[in-house]
Amino acid sequence: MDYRSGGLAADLTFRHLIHQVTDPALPGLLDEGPMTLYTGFDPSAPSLHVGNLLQICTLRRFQQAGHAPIALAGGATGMIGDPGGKTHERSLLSPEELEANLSAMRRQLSGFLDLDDTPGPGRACLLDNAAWLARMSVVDFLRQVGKHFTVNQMMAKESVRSRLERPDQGISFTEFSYMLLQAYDFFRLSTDHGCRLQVGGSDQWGNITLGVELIRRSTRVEAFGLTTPLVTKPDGTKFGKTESGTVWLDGSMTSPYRLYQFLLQSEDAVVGEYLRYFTFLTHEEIIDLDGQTTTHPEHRAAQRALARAVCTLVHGSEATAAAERASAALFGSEIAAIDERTLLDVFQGAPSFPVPRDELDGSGVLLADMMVTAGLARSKGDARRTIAQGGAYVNNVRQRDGDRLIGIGDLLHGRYLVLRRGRRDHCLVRAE
RNA sequence: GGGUCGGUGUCCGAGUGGCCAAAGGAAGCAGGCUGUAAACCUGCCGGCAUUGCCUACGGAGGUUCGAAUCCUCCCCGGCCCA
Repeated sequence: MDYRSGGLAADLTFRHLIHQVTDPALPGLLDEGPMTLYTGFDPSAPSLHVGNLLQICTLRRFQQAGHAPIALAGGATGMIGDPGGKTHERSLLSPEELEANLSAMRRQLSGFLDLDDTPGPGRACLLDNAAWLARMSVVDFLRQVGKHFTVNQMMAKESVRSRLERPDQGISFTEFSYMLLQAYDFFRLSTDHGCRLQVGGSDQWGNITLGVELIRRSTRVEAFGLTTPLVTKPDGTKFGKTESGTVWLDGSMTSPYRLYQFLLQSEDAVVGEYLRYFTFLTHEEIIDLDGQTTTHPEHRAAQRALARAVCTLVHGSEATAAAERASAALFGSEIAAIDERTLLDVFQGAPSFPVPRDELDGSGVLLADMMVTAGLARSKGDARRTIAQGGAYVNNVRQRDGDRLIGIGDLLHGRYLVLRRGRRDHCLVRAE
């Protein structure tokens, strides 16, 4: 593999994936032999999302380099909440929900990693920290973990301090303890599976170093930590959140088309980073795409490559090809000119919804109402506003009449209607 | 348990009896310019309806012609004391 010819350390460096390391010698060790490492994932949602993609890809890089990555589901800690996060209170998941989320996570991760039951060189596995945390007694916890740390050092952690500095909010003891639970996870993985490295986002630094400390103090084993940069958009906001919500990896929650569009719309300023983080393209390919962004930004070659690569990784090449066809059609030629077969194909992955045919008979349906049902407007007032401002299109023709009625005559091929809001939100209406 | 400060629209944050659907900022949405980019400019930004109505300022009551604003009780949070 060409991009690994320089070794994993060189690849990680090229991809700007190393933000902080607990020991400058760590990158060198990575090229010396298989190492067991882990990254934690929160199982509180029914699917992983693009925000998890960086860690997932990173684990995959380790596995491809012959290391033994462990994906650790926080079945126990997920119910507590990292104080660094914004969510103040997490709802406790029922065992059934947790079970469902875990199996979804296993399914999704298996698309990126070759999952096995136990970690080993070149083999990945998924574990759940509930396996040891759920059964642990408070006394054991305090003896084995608590006594190794002072409250002083815990309070100095950024995640805690930021909460303490807010005059309007405190931090519960439960949340405060989160870092100790995570440290214990690392400790257990170290003793049970020989795990020597924890990888995480830069916001995990404090938690990771605590785990390294715990392992060193209680077993004298040297463990390491490595953080990846926080993926942000140039304006500093979180990656993976859009106005319409989280971008999930589950195709039924976020369609391949949406994922493709989400990536395609990446800004010039960050697309190079995203290519490094989220794709397995070679260094040469990435450098070439960087160049194209500089010389011909309007072609968006890098964005296209990014969208194709990630979408393929997540949903496969067939779904990606469909998403590309849909994108080309919706943002290209005249909708009315598209034949029925293509139209249906285009909306295979894009949003669509049915409408009873008889509703369109007679006077028809108010466009504003239809936009609301299609999910293109939050309320009728919002729809009216959008129409008034020139942001509503029927079959790619701008509509300015707030009282516009949609009838049989507007249907394409006697059956379809393409609604559009703004520049890029489409929806297919099917009369049935 | 006591004292004290606070809980406002997606978020931050003004507002202390009528002129408040509530200043300002951010986010978001639409339009213009572009390249399905950024920046910038303009408009919008609780809901429903053509003047208007409804729902909203932690919750429940109350005072008043009229309350986000005053009173009572309750819930939640910060800080200090026990």
